[in-house]
Amino acid sequence: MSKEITSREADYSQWYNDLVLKSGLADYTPVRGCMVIKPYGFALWENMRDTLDRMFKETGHVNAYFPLLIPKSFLSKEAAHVEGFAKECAVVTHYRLMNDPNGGGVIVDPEAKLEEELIIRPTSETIIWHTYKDWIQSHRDLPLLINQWANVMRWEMRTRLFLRTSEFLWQEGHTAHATRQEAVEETERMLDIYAQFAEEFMAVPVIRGIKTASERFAGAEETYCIEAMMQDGKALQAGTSHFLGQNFAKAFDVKFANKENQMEYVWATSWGVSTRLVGALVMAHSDDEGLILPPRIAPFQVVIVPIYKGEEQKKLIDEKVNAIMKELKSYGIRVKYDDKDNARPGWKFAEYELKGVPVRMAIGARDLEQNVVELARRDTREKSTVSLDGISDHIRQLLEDVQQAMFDKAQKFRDEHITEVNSKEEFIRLLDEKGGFLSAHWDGSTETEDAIKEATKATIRCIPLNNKQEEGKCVWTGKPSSQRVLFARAY
RNA sequence: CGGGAGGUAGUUCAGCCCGGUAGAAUACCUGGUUUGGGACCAGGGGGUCGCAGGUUCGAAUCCUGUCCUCCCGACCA
Repeated sequence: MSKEITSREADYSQWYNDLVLKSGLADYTPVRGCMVIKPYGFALWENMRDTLDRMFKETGHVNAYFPLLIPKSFLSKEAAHVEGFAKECAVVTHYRLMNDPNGGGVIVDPEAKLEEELIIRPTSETIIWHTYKDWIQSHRDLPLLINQWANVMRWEMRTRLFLRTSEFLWQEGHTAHATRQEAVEETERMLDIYAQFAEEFMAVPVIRGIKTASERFAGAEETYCIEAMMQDGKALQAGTSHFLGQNFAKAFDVKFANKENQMEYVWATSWGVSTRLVGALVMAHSDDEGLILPPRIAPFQVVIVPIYKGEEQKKLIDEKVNAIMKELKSYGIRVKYDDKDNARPGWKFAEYELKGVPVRMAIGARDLEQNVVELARRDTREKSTVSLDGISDHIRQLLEDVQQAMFDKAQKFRDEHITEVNSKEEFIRLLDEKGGFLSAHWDGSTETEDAIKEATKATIRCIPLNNKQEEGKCVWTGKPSSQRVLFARAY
């Protein structure tokens, strides 16, 4: 069949590409690094987006929208920020096309050159802080808790569907606070929300931590992150939350009058997750048969496949299925009845396994006689025959079991792939043999971090929050260290 | 952005070396038989061979350029 998927063992990268393309999540386009997110992939993203959006609103945030295009001059206002993004910005230089006088289609009209070039946003700190200057005068205007759902563009050299695309969808929260402490609290609060979302909805366990200076967001004082572990033992940053200090307030001159009527610069945070989460989800759970989606964000939680001979049987099954569907929907369960006649049951089974639907229900004439259905769960591929009495409660419980089992399995894998190492030799050996996170002492210097990266391609993923303090010696240089940090090769 | 590989029907691919009427499987359409793990029979439609130049009487095939994809590297979240 054309829907063969490369096995993980044969070629992990190709397995991932096959999965994304053949399960209908996304497709390539004529533009390098840009993808079409297909309806099934978008439905998945919508469920993630809607859940996060609700969590943001529950914590007092509101949505707004800032423009796609940013005046070039804005980018140069915060030194570290420019440095971080300058190399990957797309620039708008003209505003008009014209017919080529020499024939051959349209060309850029040389007369239509912009006086000030515009940047397609790689992130929106600059345009937002420019705007905040006008919105903030007094401590009474704070905190300002705004989020936006948007697309951004970063001119990536090497792209991969969902994991690293030039254009991607994300949310970026940008908040302003009266005190350092409040801003730090906000940064940590949003990191917790990301972690909670990843674990409770995506069933992906994550480690909360702080980035080292070299991995920090350009313009941040501190970058917090959640790090996840993929099935090939590579780490993936799933979300970041930045404490921006007063860097942007100073760059864009955003001050407020405090209660003593003294002018102070405001304190800032920004935080984001992107469509990269879809890639994380795929790589964390799926198998060689296809996607495995966690029930809480799967576009369909249950698919029902009828098995019948002749119209009479079909009619009886339809009646029963309609009653089941009505009840399932009243429980808030997303259910699809696939009764199209151009594919046989076996084909449908394979198709919905490829698409990762958590629970499949097969129902035939034989089942009707016995008042049962066959349920198959995608994560373990176990089948069971279940009475139709109380079927909705049974399915509701099954979906919760699947959600929990997926998390437990991923967590077990992750925990088994955190290894304490104490010597350079062990570090190098385990990185190749086992992969995963290596928990090792580090002397705290960027030079050592760079040297390790140069030699092994592993980077410091994070310094875990609430990290145990213990005396030790740097795994690379032998210099004194007060705590272990997590190293890994990463996406 | 450097090195390598690839792009031919919706999809997977053959044809290219050695230029001469564009093929297979599968998918799709019609009709029929089927339906508990990717059904079968009969008939049918579908491709400016990624794009642009060049060589030639003639280019999917040879040459040049360019775009997209994959792998490796550099860069990057």
